[in-house]
Amino acid sequence: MTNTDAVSRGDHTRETLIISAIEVFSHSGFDAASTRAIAVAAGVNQGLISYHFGSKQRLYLATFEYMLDHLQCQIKPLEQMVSQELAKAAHVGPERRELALNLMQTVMGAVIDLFSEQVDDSWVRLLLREQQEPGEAYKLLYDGVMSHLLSLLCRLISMVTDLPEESEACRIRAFMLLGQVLILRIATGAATCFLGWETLSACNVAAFRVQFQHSLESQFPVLPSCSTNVSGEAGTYN
Amino acid sequence: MTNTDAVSRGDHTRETLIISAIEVFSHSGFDAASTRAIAVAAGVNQGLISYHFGSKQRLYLATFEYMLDHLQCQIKPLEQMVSQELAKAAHVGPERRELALNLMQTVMGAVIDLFSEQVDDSWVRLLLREQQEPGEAYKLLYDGVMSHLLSLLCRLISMVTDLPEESEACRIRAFMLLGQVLILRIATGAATCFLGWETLSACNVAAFRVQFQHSLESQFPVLPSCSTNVSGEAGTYN
DNA sequence: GTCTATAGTCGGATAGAC
DNA sequence: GTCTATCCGACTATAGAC
Repeated sequence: MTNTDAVSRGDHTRETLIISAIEVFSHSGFDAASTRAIAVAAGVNQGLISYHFGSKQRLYLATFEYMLDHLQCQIKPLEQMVSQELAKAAHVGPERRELALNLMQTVMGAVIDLFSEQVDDSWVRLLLREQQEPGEAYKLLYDGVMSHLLSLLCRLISMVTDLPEESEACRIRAFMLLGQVLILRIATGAATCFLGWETLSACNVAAFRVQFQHSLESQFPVLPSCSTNVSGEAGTYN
Repeated sequence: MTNTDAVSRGDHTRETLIISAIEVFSHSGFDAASTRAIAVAAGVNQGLISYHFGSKQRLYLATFEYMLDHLQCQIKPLEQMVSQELAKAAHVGPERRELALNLMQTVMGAVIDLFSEQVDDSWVRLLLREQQEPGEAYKLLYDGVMSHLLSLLCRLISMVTDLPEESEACRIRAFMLLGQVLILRIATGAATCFLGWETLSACNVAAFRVQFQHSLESQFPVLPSCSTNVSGEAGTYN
C-alpha cells in the first residue's frame, strides 16, 4: 500500500477539502459558506484550510482550478478532433459545409453529455455565480474553457453560414447555440416543474438531444444530400 | 402634498427596504446578505426589517412578490394579445401557421425587451439562484411567470410544428427557445468577454435580436409567402 | 413608525501543542 | 500535517425609549 502513500497525506487532504468546498460554496455562495462547514464536510480540521490554502478566498480559487482541469480534459480533445477533421477535408464547397454541420452536431452532443453527465449540479451553480458577477475566478474559467468552446463553435458556424468567423453576428449565433443547450442545466427549477424532470435521467437527456438535433438541422440548413456523419452516431464522441 | 402622504411612511419604508433587499440579496445570496447592509442601503433602521416583515426570510419572499408583480404586468398582456390574434384568425392552414410564427417573433421580441431593459442584473441573479435551488420563493416565480411564458410558447410552437401542445417534444422546444435568448443575461461574463459587451446597450440588444430572428425563421420554417406581421415591426409590442 | 442598545450566536484566522 | 483553543468581529432578532 505504499502506492497510495505516493500521494502524501497532505495532498489527499487538499483534494478532499476542494471537493467539499465545491459543494458548500455552491450551496451558500462564497460569503455565506463557512470554512467550518467545509472542514466538517471534508472530515478534516478547520485549521487545515488556512494551512493548505492560506485563506478562504484561495480555497475558492483552488476549486475553480480543480473544475477547470476536468472541463479542459473534455474540451481539448473536441478542439483537436475538429481541427483534424477539417484538415482532412480542406477543400471548400457544399461537402465542407456539411462536414461542418456534422461536426457541430458532434460538438454540441459532447457539450450536452458533458453538462448532463459529468458536470455536477454544484459545479453549475458555482460556474453560474461567476458568470453573474465575474471575479478573479472567472478569468480562469473564461480563458480555460468558455473562450475555447465559443471559438470552436464560431469556426463551425462560420463555415455553415458564411458569416465571417470573427464577426459579431457569428459570435452571437455561437452564444445562442450554447444557451439553447445549457438552459437545461441553468433552469433546473423550470425543467423540474415544466418537463417533470426531477433529475436528468439518461432518457431525459436523450429526448432533449433529439429535439436539439432537429432544431440544429433546421437552423443551419445545408443542401439536401445523404448525411455522412464524421464520427459515427452524432454525439457519441467522448 | 397630501397626495404623497396617501402612501403612508410605513409603506414607503417597506418598498425602499424591498428594493435595497433585491440588490443586497442578489449580490451575496440569502445567507450572506445581512439585514444591516439592507437597512443601510435603504437608509432606514435595521430594526424596521423585523417590524415590517417579521424576519429576514419573509423579507426575501417579499422581494419575489415584488418582482413577480412587475414581471406579470409584462407577461399577461402578451398572453391576451396572442389569444386575441388567434381568435381573430381561428381557421387552420398555412395562414394560421404563419400567424403563429409572427406571434412567436413578437412574443420573443418582448421577452428580449423585458430582460434587457426592464429586468435588472440583480433581478436576474435572484431569479437564477432560485432556479438552481428551488425554494419557497420559486413556487411563486414558476406559477406566476415561468409557467405562463412556457405554455404560451408551447401553444405557438405547436401550431408551427404540428407537435402536440402538451407533448414533451413541444415543451423541450419551448425550453430551448427561451434558453436561446436568456443566455444573454445569464452568461453575463461570457457576453462581456466574448462579445465585448460591457453593458447591454440598445445597440447590442438590437444586434442580438437580428440574429435571433434569423435563427427563429430557419428553426421554424413556414411556406414561403409575403410576411404579414401582426403588430407592426416585430418586437415593438409592449 | 422609528430608533438605540444589547443578548446570544457564529464567522475567519491564528498560535501553539503534538 | 494535524489538532485544540481562542481572539475578535459581524450576524439576527428583540426589548424598550421616543
